Amino acid sequence: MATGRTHRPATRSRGIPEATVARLPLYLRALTALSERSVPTVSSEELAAAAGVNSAKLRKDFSYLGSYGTRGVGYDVEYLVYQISRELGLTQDWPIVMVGIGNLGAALANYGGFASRGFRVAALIDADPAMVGKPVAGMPVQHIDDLEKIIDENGVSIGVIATPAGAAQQVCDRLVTAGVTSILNFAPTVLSVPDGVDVRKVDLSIELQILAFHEQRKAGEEAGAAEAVVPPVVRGATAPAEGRKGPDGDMPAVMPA
Amino acid sequence: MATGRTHRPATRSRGIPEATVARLPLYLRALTALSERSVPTVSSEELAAAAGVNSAKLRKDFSYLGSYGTRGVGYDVEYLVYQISRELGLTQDWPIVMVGIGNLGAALANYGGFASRGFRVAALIDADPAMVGKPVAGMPVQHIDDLEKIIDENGVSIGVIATPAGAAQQVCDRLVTAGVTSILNFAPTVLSVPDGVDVRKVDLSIELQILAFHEQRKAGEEAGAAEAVVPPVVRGATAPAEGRKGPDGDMPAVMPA
DNA sequence: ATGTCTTTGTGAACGCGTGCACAAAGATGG
DNA sequence: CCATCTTTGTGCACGCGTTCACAAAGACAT
Repeated sequence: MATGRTHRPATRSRGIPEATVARLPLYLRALTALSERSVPTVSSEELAAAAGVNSAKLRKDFSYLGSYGTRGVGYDVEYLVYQISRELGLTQDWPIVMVGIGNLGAALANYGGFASRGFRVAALIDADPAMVGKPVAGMPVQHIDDLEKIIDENGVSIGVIATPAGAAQQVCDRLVTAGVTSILNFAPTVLSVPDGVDVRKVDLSIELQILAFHEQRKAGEEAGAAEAVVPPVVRGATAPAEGRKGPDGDMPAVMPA
Repeated sequence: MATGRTHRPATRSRGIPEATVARLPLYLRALTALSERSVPTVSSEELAAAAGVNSAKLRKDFSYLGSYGTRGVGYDVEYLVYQISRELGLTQDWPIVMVGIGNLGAALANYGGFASRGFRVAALIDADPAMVGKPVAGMPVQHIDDLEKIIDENGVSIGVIATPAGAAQQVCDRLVTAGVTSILNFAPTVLSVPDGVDVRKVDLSIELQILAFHEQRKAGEEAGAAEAVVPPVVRGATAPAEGRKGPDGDMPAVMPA
């Protein structure tokens, strides 16, 4: 998962577990594909396979929504698409603003993924005067000075931050003050927000680092606990006594830079 | 979190819980910032605040790595940076390939986030002949026909997929066959891979849908279980019998489009 | 040395999420 | 109408992750 939650910790939202909510979009995508192929019904087994999850988990997830589905038959595809869409709030459309139209922001704006289902880009916003007015994804970039007005006039409650890390918290504060209560953050920073505001983050480098960890582990166990791979730079400071009890071997007491 | 894991389920990797691994990059980032400000030591309380987590959790996370830290004082910033880097495998550098240099792929390639810490973009690859040879992020795009050769010659074990959904599984298969064992997937599809291959996914629209869910819930509870907010389209279809027991109200039986 | 004060490291309890396994429900055929 | 077969919905148990709360460890002053 390339995402991290920053949320009020234990709030089981109206009986639907957070883990289930996170999977609903997955089911919805699989169901939409089936719907386009005019498949009328689908079993939990088939749908689970398409969504890449366990069928028992899928059935339990659906049980939180209600008792849709017919024993001996399966689930009605169209009906389920609607139920999940409604549960996720996709039957209304959500105007969003995107702040920070650099490389990433522009790419996101051009990405069709939003508009398709329930989301509408109300405005693209940047702080650079040179960007203002330039069309991106068929829409002129607006200046951040107008942020509050734009949010207010369009009734925006969801904001996407794609600014550099340094500007993110400041932008976040302005969004929240202007009334935004959900934020998707692409900047590599921890945002702090008041209670009642949801933040989800997408962090490329974190994802890669997690992969690197597993990659290293795979390489390591295949080669036994091989020789010392990296003691390049020497550490001048006080040797950290002897008390270290790191799990693997013992620490090299050095920093590679 | 804008990420979802697709992983062998219960493999506690060498004693370090998966949840902890996912937080290490966060700690590392906070520590690096402290290091740049030449802060020598930091307490679990301070660091936890900077990383946006609970201090007890942070201490427990670090306890899996070993007993770094001095009671009454805190943690040595430089030392901890090194230990975490080593644990994550960032003391070596990882060549990666990125497949699919469209809007998103190009933006990712330009994003400095990789190179900075342990990752090196070995090649940008696309299937479109018109793209081949064009420089993106100071590097010529190569054709996908050379995928296997590139992976082999550079010893690549991590791949990033930024292709359209339709091409993703196919690209994934080729990557895996060529020897890649970790994949970061930006395409909105579920990838299936053999055991031993790690996949992490970053999915924009899923993140937005999760936000929409919470947004809807907030709006709903603030207005009591108010009047029907959105019955714009009329549903003509067959009322689905009576047996439905959805939690809220009762089902509308149809899809708004 | 001894005492005080700070902060770590962790035992223990709790809650959430997952998966098994099965009873109940309904379809289908005779 | 009954038997059989399929598939849902869920009770239950288990394991992971989080959090509390505190003892132990060390720094620091006297």
